[in-house]
Amino acid sequence: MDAAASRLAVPAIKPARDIGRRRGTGPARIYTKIREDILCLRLRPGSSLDEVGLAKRFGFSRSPVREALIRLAGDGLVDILPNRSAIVAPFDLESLPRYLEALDLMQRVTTRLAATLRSDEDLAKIHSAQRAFEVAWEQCDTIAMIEANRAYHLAIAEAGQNPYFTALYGRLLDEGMRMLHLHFKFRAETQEPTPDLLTAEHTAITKALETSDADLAERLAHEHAEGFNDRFIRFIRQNLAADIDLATSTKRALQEVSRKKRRKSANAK
Amino acid sequence: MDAAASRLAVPAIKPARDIGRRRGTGPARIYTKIREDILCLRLRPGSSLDEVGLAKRFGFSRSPVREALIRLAGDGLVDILPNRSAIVAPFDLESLPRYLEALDLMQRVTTRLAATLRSDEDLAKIHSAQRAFEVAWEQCDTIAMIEANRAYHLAIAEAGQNPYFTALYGRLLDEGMRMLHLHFKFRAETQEPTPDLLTAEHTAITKALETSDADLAERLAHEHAEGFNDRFIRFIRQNLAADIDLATSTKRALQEVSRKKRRKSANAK
DNA sequence: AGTATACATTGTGTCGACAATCGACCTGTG
DNA sequence: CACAGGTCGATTGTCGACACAATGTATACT
Repeated sequence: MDAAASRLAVPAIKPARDIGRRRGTGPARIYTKIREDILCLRLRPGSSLDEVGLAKRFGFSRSPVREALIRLAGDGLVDILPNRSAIVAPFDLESLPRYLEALDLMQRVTTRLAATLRSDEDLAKIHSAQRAFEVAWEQCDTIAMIEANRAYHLAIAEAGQNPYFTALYGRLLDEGMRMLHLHFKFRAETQEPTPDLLTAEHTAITKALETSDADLAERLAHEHAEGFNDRFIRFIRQNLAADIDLATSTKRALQEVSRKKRRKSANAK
Repeated sequence: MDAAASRLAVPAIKPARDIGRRRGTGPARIYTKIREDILCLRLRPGSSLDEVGLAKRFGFSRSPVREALIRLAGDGLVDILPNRSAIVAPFDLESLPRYLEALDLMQRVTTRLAATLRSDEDLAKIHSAQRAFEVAWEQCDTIAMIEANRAYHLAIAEAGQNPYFTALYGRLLDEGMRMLHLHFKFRAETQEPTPDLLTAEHTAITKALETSDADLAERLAHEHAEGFNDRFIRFIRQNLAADIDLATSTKRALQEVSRKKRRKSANAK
């Protein structure tokens, strides 16, 4: 069933085998495509990634597909089960608090660095990314919003100039894209309007970057992360009953979230 | 030669059918071995990693070797040049400040988390790792010291329970192992005694973890990182003129690859 | 009826071979 | 003598095929 669905989802792009394909581009294209499918939840967590099926679908042999899967496994987006099918990495709600913890810190540090190190060129990129987000928001195009959000924050991280932080932050943003897709999927069903809080927060962060106010930028980034945190936690709570898969390991995750909050506020004092 | 040796080394757990090599273990062993060689500088930064050569050396086909190389590239330890040899990732002195920045932050956060979350079991592991480091120091076994240092800090990070932080910190520690090997190689030549500062700092950190003093642990971790920072910067200063290879960037690495090739073909003739 | 064994199916792990590609070398020309 | 172009060799990128492991199924036995 999964295989059928994925085949339907992808409309058999190019039957062209002969020309137009340069030599090294196969694995990269396969990697990119599968990655997109995973991040947009077109490939659902836990679904199996059959090497021969993917090979047929992309018109390649198994070798390039295998390479792409190994790279995706390195990114944490795919779990390779020995002697069995690879699967899309499942959400682990147990580790959700750890995720939010990491996202918060990385967002703070990358934004802070960007505030002090950003060039005017960086600023231009950040601005255009922010505008793209606003356009997507006005058009209520949630998918574009999610991608624009990722691009916006990644542009900030790159302005921060630290490749180690940018790499981890990028991975976290990827993971966040999957969560947001999950989020908005349910939200679309309830016809709830999307709040414009995000746009306002983005504007504030951008302004702090413009004025090179590192402390302010970091604080805003922190609040932004906490906003994502709260929204997602509330979303999980609301859908606890609706989705059994989510409920299995959520209780403990929620407990730890609140425990962490207490710790934080204790530190603040 | 290597193949024969490995066959002899494996004491036939399953003498059932084939040689004592189980099915999925090839890439993992190759990956581990090459990784060790890179971290210990037995494979020098910039040196070329020939697939067929490695395949012969490990007694495998190119496929497992290729898989190992892709994984190593994902770890940032290998650069795969399209249509050309893969090379051991060169040191980029330009990004050294970024590295130290990242190491400092990750060391602080992992140690802080460990101070609050560590279990008694974690503490036992940390203790034994620290003892291993002290033994290595008493025996002046720098190689063991470097590995023990990595194990010690990684044990702390794992006690911190955040896999995202642990993953990045692990990568940074890997990179640090290469630097330390470089460091001690020169130090050994000058017969300089190794200071016992590191041992003292480790002791202090461990004590802070025992008493769950998060603030103290973080501060000590920060000072520890700064110590590494200062020592390495001083070392670089001293040896900037002595070793040109330190300045290698990818361009120079490529030159070295071709130089090696010439040597090879010369040897063949 | 329940359990254990044998079998078939599916998909991966590994291999050897072929072709494309890039750098190195050689040659001819200004 | 320097430089441009062509050729050669070496190494990777890709492929199809085969063997092995694991899962699911049918069958026989207690």
